[in-house]
Order: sequence, then C-alpha cells, then structure tokens
Amino acid sequence: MRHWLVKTEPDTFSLEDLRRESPALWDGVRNYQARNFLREMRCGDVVLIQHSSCKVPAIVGLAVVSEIALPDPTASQPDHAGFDPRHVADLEAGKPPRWLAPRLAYLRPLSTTLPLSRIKAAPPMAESHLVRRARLSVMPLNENEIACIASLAGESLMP
DNA sequence: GCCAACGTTGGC
DNA sequence: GCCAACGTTGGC
Repeated sequence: MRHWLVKTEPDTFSLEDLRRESPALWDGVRNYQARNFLREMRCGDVVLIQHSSCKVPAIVGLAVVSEIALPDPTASQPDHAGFDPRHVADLEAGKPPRWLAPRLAYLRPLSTTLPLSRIKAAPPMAESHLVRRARLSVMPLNENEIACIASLAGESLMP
C-alpha cells in the first residue's frame, strides 16, 4: 500500500466536496508526470489531500483510491477547459487514454490541518517531490516522508 | 495580484 | 530536435 499526495483548489473542489460526493472522480490532471503517477495508483492506496491556491495551503485530510486509471471524461468534453482532441483520438483508435482519473473515496480529515510551510521546512522532506518539483499536482510519498508528515500531524496516516 | 518555476508549443 | 515565446501553477 502506497501513499500519495494530491493538490486541489478548495474553491473548485475541497475536501468537504469530496466528503459529500465520495467516491469522486479525481479528474482534470493535465500533466504527464502527474498522469504517470495516477497510472501507478492502486486500490487501497492512501491519498493525502492538499488544499492549494488558498489562504493557508495545507494537507487537510485523507482519501483512499477506490478505482484506478479511468479515462478522464472531461478530456472528451469540447466545452470543458480540459478538453483534449488527442485524448479523443486515442480512444477512437483503441489506444490507452491519454488522460486518466482515479476515483477517490473520502476517509477523514486531519485532526488539525498541516500547513505546507511546516512540511516543507522539515529536513526529511528536503528531497521530496513536494519540495523539489514545483507545480506537480500528484506525487508519491516514500516511507520517510510519510513518517515525517505523520509526526508533524501528530496522528497516523494509515487507513 | 505578483512572479518564479517550469511545462508546452511551434517555427526553424 | 533545438529553443524562444508563451501559458499555467501555486506559494507568497
């Protein structure tokens, strides 16, 4: 079982939205590195939900992967900002979809939200994707990073 | 709202 | 296939 971190803008889709709509399709990812990570997700993996582009960017709660590697339907909708004709062409050609979405089931909030500033300042995070790869919206966390974040959060990150 | 980081596009 | 121009992300 792996741990992942995903970013979402709470004005668009917050942890509370996920709670209400759980399980929800995690759509709209349009970055190849992030897509490749989505492809590696497996059912039962734990996903840390991070609010971004908001007052206090922070990890706010946990979800669990409930379905994997579904074609992202928003990439097939011409009226959608994430529309990509190459995605439609892939599907029509019987090729694997270019853009993927897992389905995530709400698990629980953190007892206290954990600001990104605290996470980034922790020495074990120095080599993490979170610190080193600006703008990446889906990333795996290794054992050290999970332990570090759990310690900062003061609670378990297990399902 | 600014702007650095950095991914994508397209001319050559 | 290089790389300059351009667009987007996201912390601050």
